[in-house]
Amino acid sequence: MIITIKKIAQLAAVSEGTVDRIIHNRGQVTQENIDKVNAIIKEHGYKKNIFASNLAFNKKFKFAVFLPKNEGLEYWEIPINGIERAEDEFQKFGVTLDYYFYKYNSNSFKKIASKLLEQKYDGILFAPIFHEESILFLNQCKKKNIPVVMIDSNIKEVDSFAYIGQDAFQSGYLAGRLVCYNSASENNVLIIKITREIESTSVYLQRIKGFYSFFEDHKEFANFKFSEIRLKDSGQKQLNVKMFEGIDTIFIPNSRSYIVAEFLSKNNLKNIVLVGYDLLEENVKYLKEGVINFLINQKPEQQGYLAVEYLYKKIILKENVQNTHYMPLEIIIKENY
Amino acid sequence: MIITIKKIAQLAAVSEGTVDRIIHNRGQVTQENIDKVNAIIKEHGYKKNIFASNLAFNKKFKFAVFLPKNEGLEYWEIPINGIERAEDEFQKFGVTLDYYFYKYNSNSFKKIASKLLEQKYDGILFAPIFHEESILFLNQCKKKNIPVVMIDSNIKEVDSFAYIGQDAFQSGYLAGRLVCYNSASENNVLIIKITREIESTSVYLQRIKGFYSFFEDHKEFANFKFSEIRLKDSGQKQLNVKMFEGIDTIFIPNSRSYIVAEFLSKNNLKNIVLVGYDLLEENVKYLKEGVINFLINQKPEQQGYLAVEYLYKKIILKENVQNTHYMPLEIIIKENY
DNA sequence: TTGAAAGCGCTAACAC
DNA sequence: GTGTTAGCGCTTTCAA
Repeated sequence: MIITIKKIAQLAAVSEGTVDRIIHNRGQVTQENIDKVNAIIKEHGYKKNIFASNLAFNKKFKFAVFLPKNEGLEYWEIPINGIERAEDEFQKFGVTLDYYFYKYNSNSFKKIASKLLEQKYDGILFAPIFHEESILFLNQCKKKNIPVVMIDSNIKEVDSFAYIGQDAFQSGYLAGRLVCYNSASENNVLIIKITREIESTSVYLQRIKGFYSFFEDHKEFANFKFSEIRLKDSGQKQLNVKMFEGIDTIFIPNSRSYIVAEFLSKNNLKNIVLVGYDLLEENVKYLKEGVINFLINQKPEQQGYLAVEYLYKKIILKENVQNTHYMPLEIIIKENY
Repeated sequence: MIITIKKIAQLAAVSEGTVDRIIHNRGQVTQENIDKVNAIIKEHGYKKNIFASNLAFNKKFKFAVFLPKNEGLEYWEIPINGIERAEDEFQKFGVTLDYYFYKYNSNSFKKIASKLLEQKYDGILFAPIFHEESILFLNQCKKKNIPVVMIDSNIKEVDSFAYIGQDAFQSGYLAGRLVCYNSASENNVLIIKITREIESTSVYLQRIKGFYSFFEDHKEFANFKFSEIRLKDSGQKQLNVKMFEGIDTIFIPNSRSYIVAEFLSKNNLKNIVLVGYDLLEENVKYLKEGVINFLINQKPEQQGYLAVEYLYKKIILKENVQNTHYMPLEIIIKENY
C-alpha cells in the first residue's frame, strides 16, 4: 500500500502542510520535524500521486518548438510528425506546443529566436543549425532557466542541456562498413556533398570523418580509393555522366541521395553501390528500385517524439531523465524497410 | 479553454450527475438531455481530465505477465527488462504486475495458466509457446473478457487479441539478402536448427520459409546451395568439423547462433558468413569478434515495454490502440551495435 | 513555524 | 430520471 501525505502527517503527528513543506523543501520547518517526516518517508517509501498532484497544481505547460522551416524540405517534416504525435499524446497531461520556424539563414534564426524568448515557456525543443547563433540562444535559455532539448545535432559548448539524436561520426563509420559489402577487387568511392552550408561543425562533415576513419581502422580494404565532389545546389544540372566513370561506390553523407539516384537511374548507370541517409520518400523509392543500396536511418520521427517526451518527463513528472540519447543507427535495405 | 463537466452541466441546465451519465452512457437519462449535452460537448470539444478522472477512480490495475521461465535462457530475460521498465514507469498510474512463469512443457503451462485464471486481472501479457494450449488459454480469457497482448509470437486463431512482435517470415527473407553480401562464386549455405521443439507453428520454421522464399524471388543467386541439419541439444558436442567442410554461409534461425560461433572460433574455422538472431550477450560477443556477421534483432526489450504500455493505454486511458504491431527488423553488425 | 481548509475535475453512491 | 455530495491526494492560501 502506498502511503499518502495525510498518513505521513498522522504518523509524524504534524499537519499535512508541514509534510508538504518538507517534501518540497520550502523551509520554515523545524529540523526535528524534518527528520521525523523524512524517517517515515524513508521507511514507507512515499511516492507522490501524480494525478492528485497535477490536478491540484492545475497548470498548463507550454513548450516551444524551434526548428528550421521545411520549405519543401521533407527532411524537417519528419521530426514534426513525431512532435505532433507526442503533442497529441501529452495534451491530456496539460502540454501545449507553440511552433517557431526559422528560415535557413542566420538573420531569420536570430529574429525568430528573440521572438520566442519574449514569451514565457516551460521548455524548448530546438534544432541547432547555425552554430554560433545557437550558442547565444542556448545561453539565453540558460539564463532564463528554461530546459532545452536538442534534436538532429548537438551543441556541446553549452552544457546542462539535453540532446536526442544521432552519433554522426559513428554513422559515417558504419557507412564505411556497408560500402565494403561491395567486394570488387578495385573500388573507387565517390563522396558527393550536396549542400549550401559552410558550417565546419556540420553533421555531414562528421559523417565523412567517420567514413574515412573506418578505412583507417581496416587496412585490409586498401583497394578502396576515394574522391570527393561538392554540389552547392540540389539540382541535377551539376551532375554529368563523366563524374561517374570508373566509380564503383557512392557515399552521400546527407539526406540528398535521391538526387544522385535519380541521375543514375535516368542515365542507366548500373552496378554502382549507393549509400545514403534518411528515409525520405524519394530515397525510399530508389531503395525499393535497387538504385540506392543502403540508407542509414536516424529515426527523426522518433527524435521528435522523444524530445517532447523528454520535456514532459522532466518538467511535468519531474523525473530524472538522461541528458544524452543517441538514436540507434538503423541499416535500411529493401528487405527491411 | 477546456470545458469541464461542471460547465457542461451549467450550460445544459442539468446536474453534473446527468452529464456524467451521458458521457459514460450509463443510461437512465432522457433523450432530450442526451442530445442537449452531446451538442454542447461537440461544440466545446470536451476532453476528460485524466488526472481528475484517475484520482477519483482511484483504482489499482492488475496485469498478469505470463511467460516461459528463463531457466538460464537469456532470451526470456530481455523482454522482462522492458516489462520491468514499463512497470516502473506506469506504477504511478496505478499499474501493478504479477508474474507467472511456466516451464518449457505443456503440463507446466496448463498448471500455471489455470492458477493465473483463478485470480482477477485487468489485462494479460502473454508469450504463447505451445500452440494448442495457448488457444485454449486465450479462449478462456476471451470468455472472461480480459484483454490480452501477446509478444514474441502470435496466435491468429483467436481474434480480438493484440500482438506485438516480429514478422517471422519477413525476417527470414531479410536474412536471405544478408547472406548474399557474401559474393563467392559458389556458395554453400548450411541452415542449423538448434531446438528441442517440435511445434509446426514455431517461429524458426517461418523464418526458414522466408529465407528460402528470398532465393525463389531472386534467381540471380542460383549459385547458392542449401543444406539443413538439426540439433536437439544446445551443446556443442553434436558439432564436428566435417559438418562445415565446403560451407561458406551459415544461417541459424533462432537465438542460438553463439553455439555455432563458439565452435567455429575454437576450431579456427574462418571465412564463413554467419547470420543469426537476437542480441544475446554471447551473440554480441561473437559479433564483435567478427565470427557472427549479422544479427537480426527483434527488439525483445521493446516488445515487453510496448506490451505493458499497450495494456495501460487500452485499459487505463481507454484509448484506441492498434492491435498488431510488428517490430522493425533491425540489422545489427559490429559497427552499429 | 504550523495547522486548517478550500478546491482542482471527476466518480460513484445515495436520496429523491 | 435526476440532483447532490463526499472524497480521491495534493497544492496553496490564510490565519494563528
